[in-house]
Amino acid sequence: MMDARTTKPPARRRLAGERDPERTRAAILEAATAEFTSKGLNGARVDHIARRSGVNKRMIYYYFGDKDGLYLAVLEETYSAIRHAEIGLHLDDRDPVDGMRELIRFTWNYFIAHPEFLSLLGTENLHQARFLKKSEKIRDLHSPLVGMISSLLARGAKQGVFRPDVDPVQLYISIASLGFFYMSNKHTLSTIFGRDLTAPNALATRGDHIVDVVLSYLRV
Amino acid sequence: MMDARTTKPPARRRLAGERDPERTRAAILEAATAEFTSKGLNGARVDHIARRSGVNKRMIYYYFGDKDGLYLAVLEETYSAIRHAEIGLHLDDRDPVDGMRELIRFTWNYFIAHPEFLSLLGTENLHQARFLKKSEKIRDLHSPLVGMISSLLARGAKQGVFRPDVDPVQLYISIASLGFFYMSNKHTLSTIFGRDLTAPNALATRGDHIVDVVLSYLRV
Amino acid sequence: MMDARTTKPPARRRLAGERDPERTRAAILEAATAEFTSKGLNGARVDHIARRSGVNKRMIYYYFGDKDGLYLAVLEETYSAIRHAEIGLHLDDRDPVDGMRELIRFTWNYFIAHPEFLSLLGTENLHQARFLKKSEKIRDLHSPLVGMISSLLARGAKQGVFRPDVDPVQLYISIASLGFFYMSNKHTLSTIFGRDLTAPNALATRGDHIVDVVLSYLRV
Amino acid sequence: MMDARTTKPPARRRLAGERDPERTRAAILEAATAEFTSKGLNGARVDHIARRSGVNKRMIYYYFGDKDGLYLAVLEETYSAIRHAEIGLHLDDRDPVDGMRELIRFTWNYFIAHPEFLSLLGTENLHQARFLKKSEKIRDLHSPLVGMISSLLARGAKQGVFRPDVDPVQLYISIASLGFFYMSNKHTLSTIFGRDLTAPNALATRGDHIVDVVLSYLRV
DNA sequence: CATGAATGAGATTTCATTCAT
DNA sequence: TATGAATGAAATCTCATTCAT
Repeated sequence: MMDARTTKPPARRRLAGERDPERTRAAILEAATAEFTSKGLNGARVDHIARRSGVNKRMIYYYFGDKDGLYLAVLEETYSAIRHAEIGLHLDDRDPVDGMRELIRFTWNYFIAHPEFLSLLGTENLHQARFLKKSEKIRDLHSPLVGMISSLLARGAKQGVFRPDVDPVQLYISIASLGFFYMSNKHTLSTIFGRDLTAPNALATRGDHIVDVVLSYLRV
Repeated sequence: MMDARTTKPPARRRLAGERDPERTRAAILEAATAEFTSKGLNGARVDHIARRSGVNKRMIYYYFGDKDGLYLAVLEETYSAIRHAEIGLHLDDRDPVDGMRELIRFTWNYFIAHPEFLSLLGTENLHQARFLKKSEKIRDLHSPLVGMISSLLARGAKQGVFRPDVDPVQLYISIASLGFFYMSNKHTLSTIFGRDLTAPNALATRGDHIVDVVLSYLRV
Repeated sequence: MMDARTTKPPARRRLAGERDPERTRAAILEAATAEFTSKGLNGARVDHIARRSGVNKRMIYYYFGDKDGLYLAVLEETYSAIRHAEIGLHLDDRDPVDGMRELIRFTWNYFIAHPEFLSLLGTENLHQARFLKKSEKIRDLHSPLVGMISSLLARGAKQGVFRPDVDPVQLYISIASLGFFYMSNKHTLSTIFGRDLTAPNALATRGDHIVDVVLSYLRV
Repeated sequence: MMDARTTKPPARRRLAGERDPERTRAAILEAATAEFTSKGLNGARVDHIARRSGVNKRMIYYYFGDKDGLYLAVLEETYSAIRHAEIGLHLDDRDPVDGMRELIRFTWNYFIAHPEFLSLLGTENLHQARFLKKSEKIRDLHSPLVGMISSLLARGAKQGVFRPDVDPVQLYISIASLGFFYMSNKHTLSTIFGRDLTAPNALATRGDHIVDVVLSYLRV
């Protein structure tokens, strides 16, 4: 006779506090990501994170040591997420121009969908990349985009559609720049220009513009 | 009868604490700018600012009301400074391409020379432009660059050297983007790429690249 | 039929966690003794003791009730150990002077070999002997040294080698004092005198001195 | 005309909180000495110290940095006090035996009157003299007693009343030992011997005994 | 205007102990 | 017996702000 206890229950939903360490850890991390994103490192409150995650505050220290440790874990997870998403891009068999367009759009869309990445990057730079430097985990996560860009540039140059001698790192930075600044500074820019830069069609327009700028630069 | 107090003494150097209101105020603002730049709003310490400025802490409250008031004053002064610098640019009688090049280089050089502007912009966006929105003073300070860009674009289009139908706001944002992201994220970028992006020739290379990107986009 | 469980397996080495109550208890006590010795009652951490002993924290509560109960057990074991060692001394048929010398050296050597006893004594006095007073077990463990001293004093006085009318309790306290203070305060004394008082020959010199002081006092 | 405000008011009693920094500092130090004496470093509570001293808790951090800093200040003051008391002893023109008796009684009486010194010494040794080693102030405060003992020993030896070749440091330690152990361990000793060792005549008896032991050792 | 001590609210962190399995 | 996650109370420390002079 089958006993229900012998097989693991199929992903039953549990509440935090119900002795599911993975879930507890994940709940903390999720709440912490939101808190650090919206308040920065110094503005974030451990108490808020505990409340938001529905977890006993003590658990934060149990799993992450201290506030800095929690911030580092958030940073690592956030970096890890973008790196994994980047790895999903396969541009090897694409036409260089199409591939580059795809890469630019991917970056832009990622920034739109992941404000936490932008905010944490800002926070990290305010702190002079103190945590990034400390994290072996992140330093090992090199972005594959630079390699993809190099490859596209080489193929495009060979086909005569891209100018030769483009520095892939400069280009990578420029592609990121054009989206980052817009999204990261959306509040000040929207205020100063008196219009909502995050309206759907404003985002679409900006995306087209970025592609246009980058491809104009690359084209021979 | 002449009273010594009625005429201002001729620029004698005074120490803080010597009852020179203007000097005290300026000392506070200078120290506060440095503190908010390096620590953000939440990380900044009123005590540090007092110590750094050599001024009694109470004076900060006397002159600026509270910490937020001080931050707002710093923000206003910083915005005011860049707007004044921008006004110094005279491109009306310049060749459109040269004028554009000048404008791009001005922006890039300003970012290099004024990290406090970049940092405060980041801080302000973290706080959803709360202070910027509150400040009539800043909202009145529209950047003249958008107007200059419009004018250059119009003249360039007329001369057939620039493509028509370029949105000056998009372009303004892009010009700023390409410098802002690089300087603002110099710590994380330098860490990840394993090289010092702020070395003099790295900065020069980046400046050339930015000019190249923008002018490539504009050229017909 | 023989059941494996009825006879104890012949001293096979087990790991903690393998359901050997005696071993678990002993491991906890050993780790706790080290912890209380080096940190005192308030400085000791239940978590450290669990980790040091390789035993689950819950077991500490299972076996000893609470932290205080564990401390009491450590205190009792430590007192028990010195009492048992003292009982091993047989001075009845010794020449009084030799016997006294033996007793003094025994005490001194015990203090050298058992810093946990000295430290716990200090801790216990900081707490006004609260635990000692609570422990019937310890109060029943009278030191046999006082009796031995009495006997030696009586025989020595009779033989005319010791002064009469020496209070054995005062003498016992003095013998302990001369060693206790030196070993117990070795860190401050070594620091202040700028030399290592626990070097082997320093210890030997101190031992000779203590014997000399006590016997000088006793001799007629 | 004399204005009352021009002359400093003659030592009017003020309550803590009345803006008398010296008094505030002293009140904290006094309460902290009592707290650390009765509870040790780890058992002491900053909150208790604040309450006992009638001072806002924040002031403790204002004046002493942190709990460790406060403990260090207490330790320094306590050491400073005994050193100053020792300096008050003038034995140069005394008969060696009388001088030695005086020195022994001084030490004994100091220990009776200053339980805080004994307790802090115990606490400090539990912490391996960590704070003592850190304090330049204390390390510079060498006890003058060793010098006084040397001098008395030399004169006594010359006069033929003391044995020659006595190590003044060993003797100093022994004099301290005989009183320290008794007072420091009064709770355990009283419990074990079932009598109050701190009754006035018990103290007097112990004092006589200590003098007897030390002088017996010294006499030729 | 200027000073430095004082304050209270709240932040992070610690710790003995208990719970669910 | 044994485990490791969870808890709540309380500890240390921080910080913007105000008070008395």
